[in-house]
Amino acid sequence: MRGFSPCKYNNYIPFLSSSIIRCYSSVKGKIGVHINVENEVKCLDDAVSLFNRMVRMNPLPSVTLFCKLYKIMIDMKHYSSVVSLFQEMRKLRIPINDFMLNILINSYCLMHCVDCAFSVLPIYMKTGIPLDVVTFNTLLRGLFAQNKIRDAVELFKKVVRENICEPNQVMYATVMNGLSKRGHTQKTISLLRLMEQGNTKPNIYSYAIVIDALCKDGNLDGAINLLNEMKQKGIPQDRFIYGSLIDGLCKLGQWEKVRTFFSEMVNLNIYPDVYIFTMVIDGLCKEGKVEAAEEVMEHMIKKGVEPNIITYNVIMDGYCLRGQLVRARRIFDIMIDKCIEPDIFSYSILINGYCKKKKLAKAMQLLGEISQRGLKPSTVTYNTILHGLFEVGRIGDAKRVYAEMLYAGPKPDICTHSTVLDGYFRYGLVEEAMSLFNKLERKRENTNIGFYTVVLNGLCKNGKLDEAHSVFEKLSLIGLTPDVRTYTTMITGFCLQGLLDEAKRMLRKMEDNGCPPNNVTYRVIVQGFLRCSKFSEMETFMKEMADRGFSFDASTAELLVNIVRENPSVLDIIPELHSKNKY
DNA sequence: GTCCGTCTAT
Repeated sequence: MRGFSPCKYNNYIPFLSSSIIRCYSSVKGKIGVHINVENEVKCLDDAVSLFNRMVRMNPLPSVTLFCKLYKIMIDMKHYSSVVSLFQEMRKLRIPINDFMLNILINSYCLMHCVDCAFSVLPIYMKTGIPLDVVTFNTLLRGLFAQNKIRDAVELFKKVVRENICEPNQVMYATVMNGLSKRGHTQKTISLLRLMEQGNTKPNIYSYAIVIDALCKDGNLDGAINLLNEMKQKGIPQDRFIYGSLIDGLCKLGQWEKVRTFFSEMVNLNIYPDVYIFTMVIDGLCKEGKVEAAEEVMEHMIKKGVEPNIITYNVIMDGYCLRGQLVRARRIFDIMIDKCIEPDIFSYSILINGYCKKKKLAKAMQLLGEISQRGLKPSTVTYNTILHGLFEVGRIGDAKRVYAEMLYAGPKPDICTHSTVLDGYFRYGLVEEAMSLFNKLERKRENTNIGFYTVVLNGLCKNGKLDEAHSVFEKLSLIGLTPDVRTYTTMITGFCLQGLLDEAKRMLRKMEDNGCPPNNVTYRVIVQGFLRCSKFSEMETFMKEMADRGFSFDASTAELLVNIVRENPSVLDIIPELHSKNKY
């Protein structure tokens, strides 16, 4: 099952000839067995025992009934059990059909094993069952789920180009959704336009996907234009479309427009559901308007829409953001009173709240409670608590929690690694940091520029400028582009060592590389020149800074005032400061 | 009986 490279997926495609599709012979299940699968199967054990009963029946139940059983198992997320039962069926030589193979492929895809899914294709060939559009849609979704975007797009193009099957609206939607969820909004829009020209016209799903992508990008104008386009074409709207729009508007704080679309929706007899209310509540919470959010919650209850776990989590997070942990905790308890079991999000949100208030004892206590509730801490839970522990300097606890995570917890992600490295560096544990860093590099762990910026910052702050410099030089080799933070980190490092020429060179370099310095960069460089009493050069940067509309923060201003006290000659440049920077 | 779209945490 292993070792299917992208080109090997293509090895299966020659099988996909029309002859195979034509020589399909239908495998009809036998009629006469009445089993209400939905009522009988409540858990995995039920499913397996029903299966065992079914295979012993004479005559055998229909293939449809087996399919129903598998579908219910998939809904319960027992994907690997579907695979086992399927294999059992094959051993018993029980007939299968196209639906069942598609279900099998879907199980593998949902297990994030798209290679195994492709390895089902030979069964189609052997049995003469045709591959259909659903097969490809499922495979495409599986590829996207494992971030194999190029393979997915290649497969899609091949299917279309070689007329392997007629792409339907679901296929377009699958590809569009896969692309849009990974940031390719433009390509998603192109596909919508492509659909308009072809036989498969865009439907409500096509528009929903593009509108959502635009809303997530903050391009509400674009989204609203598409909404109008739908109206012109007579494609009806639904709560998904309005959900995306309202969420986008809430996130931009455009409350007037939220109201407009809310009434527009209701006028179309589309009634807001728990999703839409929760999005509004979340938007209000993120703006600090938790009281208003609670009012919306009361309103939805009056309208007969019950808040769900996410609604409560969002309000808890709202109180946490304002530092009102007692209130957040009260929501948590209310939720339990209402028999809504807290999930791992609830815990992560509360733990984050306590960490922000530096109440690590409370946070640690909650971490302990998670398993008592039969839940498992997520990567985010660990990242949050690790960050909190390092923040208050509880290094020993941080190390213990990290070890626990490595031993029994979820897989650390790039954020975990960055947090731990940053913590080690911050407390001078350079050797431990570097050994972890080297280990991660050896394992070719997923990294990004933020991760490397943490390492560069750590090295600079610990006086290892040479090492930082060589890591920095390496970035382009591993295909990472420094961002404004990366450059600023390096500039800070140079300034700390008094290497002002190097700092200047880096400032020019970032500009040349199309990454203009920001407020922070200028503050750092001006402070660097200030500390070395290089006032005339400092003036150059201050001018540049003011021209770009940046200003000082309090600490730079304070530093400047102290310097002026000692060197009255600096006063010559103060008018510049007064006119442009308010200090 | 199989495949597509809206909400929460670092």
